[in-house]
Order: sequence, then C-alpha cells, then structure tokens
Amino acid sequence: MEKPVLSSPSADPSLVFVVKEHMFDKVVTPSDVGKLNRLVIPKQYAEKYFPLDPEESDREGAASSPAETKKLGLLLSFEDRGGKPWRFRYSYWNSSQSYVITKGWSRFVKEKGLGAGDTVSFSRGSGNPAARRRLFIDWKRRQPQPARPHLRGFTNTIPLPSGPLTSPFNSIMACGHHWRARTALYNVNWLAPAAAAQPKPEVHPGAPAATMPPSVTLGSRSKRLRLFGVNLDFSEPLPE
Amino acid sequence: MEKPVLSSPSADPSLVFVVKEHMFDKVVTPSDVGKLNRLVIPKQYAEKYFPLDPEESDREGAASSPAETKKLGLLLSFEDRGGKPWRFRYSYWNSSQSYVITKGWSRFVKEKGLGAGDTVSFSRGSGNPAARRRLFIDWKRRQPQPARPHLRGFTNTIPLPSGPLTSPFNSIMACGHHWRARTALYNVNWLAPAAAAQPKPEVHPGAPAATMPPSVTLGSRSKRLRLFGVNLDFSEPLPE
DNA sequence: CATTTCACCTGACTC
DNA sequence: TGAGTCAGGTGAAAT
Repeated sequence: MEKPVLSSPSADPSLVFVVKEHMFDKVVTPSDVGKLNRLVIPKQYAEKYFPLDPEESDREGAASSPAETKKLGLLLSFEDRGGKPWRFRYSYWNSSQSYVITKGWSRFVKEKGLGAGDTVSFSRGSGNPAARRRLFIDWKRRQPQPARPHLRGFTNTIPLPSGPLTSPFNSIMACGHHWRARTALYNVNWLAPAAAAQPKPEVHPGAPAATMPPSVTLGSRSKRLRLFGVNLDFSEPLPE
Repeated sequence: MEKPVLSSPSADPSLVFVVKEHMFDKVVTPSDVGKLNRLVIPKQYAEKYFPLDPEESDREGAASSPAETKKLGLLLSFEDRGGKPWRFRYSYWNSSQSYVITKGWSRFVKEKGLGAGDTVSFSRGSGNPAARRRLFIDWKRRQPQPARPHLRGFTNTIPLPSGPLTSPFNSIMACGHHWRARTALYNVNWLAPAAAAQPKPEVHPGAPAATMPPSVTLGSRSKRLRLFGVNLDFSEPLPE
C-alpha cells in the first residue's frame, strides 16, 4: 500500500481532510472512453480491491449472497475530487473474463471530458474498515500531445486528424465533414479530383509537400492552405 | 374506435366473417425486424390496448396477480389473415420504459418476410367482451419508395437528400458527407465559396436553377452536375 | 455449437 | 432547458 496522503477538502463540510490510500491507476484505452460505455478494471486490481465474492459481503448494493453478487455485480459509490458522488455498476463479464464498470461510467467520461490516454485513479479512505470502504475516483489529463492543426471555418471550428486527409471519393474533389450531434467530435477530410484540371494547392507558410492526389497532408506548422482558390485557415487546438 | 370491418374468412370454419376493430399500426423499424428479436409497441397503444395491470386480469397467460403480470408479462395470442395462430410474449422493460413483444416475434418476421418500413397492423374482434378479446395481426409491404437521385462516386454511392443541399461552412467550398454506421442514412451537402472566384456550376441536363451560394439545389431529373471542373454523376436509387 | 430470449442500458431525438 | 420515448445496442442465460 502506498503512503497515505491528505486530500483536498471533501464534500462533507465537517471533514476538512480525508486520508486516502492510493489503490491503482489506469491509463484509459480508446474503448474505455468510447461508446462501449464501460471501463475494464485490470484483473489484478479488481480482485484485490473490488472482490465480487467477498466473505464480508457488506458492500452497498451487494446482493444477498456471494453467488448473487458474482452474478449481478455491485454498485460502487465513489467521490470525485469535488466530493461529487459517482455510482457505478461493477461486475464480471464471463465472456471476456474481465471485470468492468458499466452503468454510470459514460456520464463520468462525458463530464470529465476523458480521452484515450488519460489516467483514472482509484483510492480509498485510510484507517479503520469504515474509512477504507469510502472510495474515491480522480483523473488526470495525459501528457500534452503535440499540437494539431485545426481548420477554422466561417461558422465551425473543426479539429483535423493528424494523418493524411482522405475521402471515400476518389474521383471528385470533396471536402467532407462527419460528426455526431452535440459532441465535439468532428472529422474533416477531402481529396483532390482524380484528373485535376485545378490549380495545385499552395500551402503557406512552411508548407510540407502537399501530395494530391491521393491526399492532402498538412504539417502541424501549416497555418493556411489555399486550395482551389479558397483559403483554409488553421489555428491552434481549441482550449479544452 | 374505427368503423368495424368484415374480415376475410377466419380460421374457424363455422364462421365466415369476423367483425374487427382496428387498434393500431406500426411501421416497423430495422430493429423491429432485425436480430434483436423484439417489436417495440408504442407506449400509447400498449397502454390502451394491451394493459399489463388490468383490473380484469383474465388474459391468457396472465400471471396470478396484477403485480406479477407487470413483471412477467403476458402471452398474447393473435390470428393472422389466414387464421394461423401466433403467440407472443408481451412485457414491459423497466430499463427503457417500453413495451415489447419478444418471444415468438422473430418467427413471424421470418415467415412473413417482414422488412424495415413494412407495416404491422393490430386489430381485435368487435362486439361483446369475448369477441374483443380475440386478437388479430396483419401486415403490409411498405409503399415503393419515390426515386431519389444518388451521387455515384468512385468508391461510394451516397443517397442524396431530396431538399436543398447545404453545409455549415459558409466560407469555403465544402462537400460533406455525414452518416451513421451500419444504417443507410447518408447526408451529402456542400456549398460554394462565399467569395467565389470559381466558375459557376453547370447542370446537365434539364437543370433547375442552381443557386450558389448559398446552396446548390438539384432537381430529381438532374443526372450530372459539373462543379468547379469536377463531374458529379447521379444515378437512380440503388436497388434495395 | 448457434440461435433465441431476456433484462438491462444509452444516446438521439422530440416537445 | 428537462423529461419522456424509443431505436439500437449489450452480456448472459435458455433452448
């Protein structure tokens, strides 16, 4: 067990400090923050910290018997750094032999804006059994990634993928956008006409070689691309 | 209640006609006829015609008490237009707050060859309470869809919306595509540059006036649009 | 085994 | 906006 640490003030105004023991961290995968709406808990930590067949089956949300618990899972209640409670369903998936947090997880991902590579951290209170039953969840952003260019349109600002920009169209010049309502996930891509009777795109400044066709590749330092007489402006990534 | 109608001969050879009252129709979704093996009954109809907590809990397959019925559902017995009996489990899903027909439904879908967009129709006998307890199910193929132009790209064929094609970009020429995985719903849109130093698009043949900006409108008879030196070919809708 | 059934779950959408 | 509906999913159990 790691050295207990003093936390920031908890939600309970009568407690100024909570002594916590760190349990484990997980660097979340794309699936952990994607639409599968589940977080896989590494088996070694799951069995150590969140046993599903405990002798002392006194956890909140526990079913009546250990066998039932194994089948139905548990309701685990955490507090985040602001004292906000988070209740997650935690269970074992026989099919994948893995321990997962399911219900409630996607709300956490959304509220915190978790992305792949970010770290979630699990702790519990330190001290007597009652204190140790108190669970905490925290998270931190992954190390800053190299800046990516963004295309700032007239009405939309659209994060660009870092790789080559491609389109399912091979025979037309197409500038496509693809997004999901009410999320910030946008995907812009385009292609040059196959038989281009078009001016070659000019990239300013410090342009990498723009290969087109089959695709336009933008360097992270490009700030402006003039394409078919149209100015495309790139900006730094949006503040998060 | 709609006007009672005389049906075709029923399964009971002693009865030549059955008087039916139409209850409701549902245009089935892809999920209703897909692998989920369930039919969602719109709540308004479910609660009106197939109540799960009836005072008179005398329906076939009803559990012993109203509370039990709510939990376990009912066995509903229908006759199709040929008098063939169809028994479906009908219940309420707490999690999605929806009424569903489950067991038995996939067999109906398979036998009738139901596809998305087809309509299933629910009726019951007209007259005294006993007659009204007799349930009927029928279905009809969806209307042939009106032809829509399709944009046939090199690698993709993308159904176009019938209305004007617009884009959230106002300042660049953008040809966007927007779709949801595994459904056939695609949405193609584009716009001309706001300050177009571009040739006007030419539309062949029988072109409607192409207004651009702010948007390009394609008539259903347009087969080809030459836009910025790029040919866009339109075809009839794909065979289904 | 695959397929069906079952009891959940979530997000997109509507009002 | 927030609440309700429901289409489209899931894992597990039943068949």
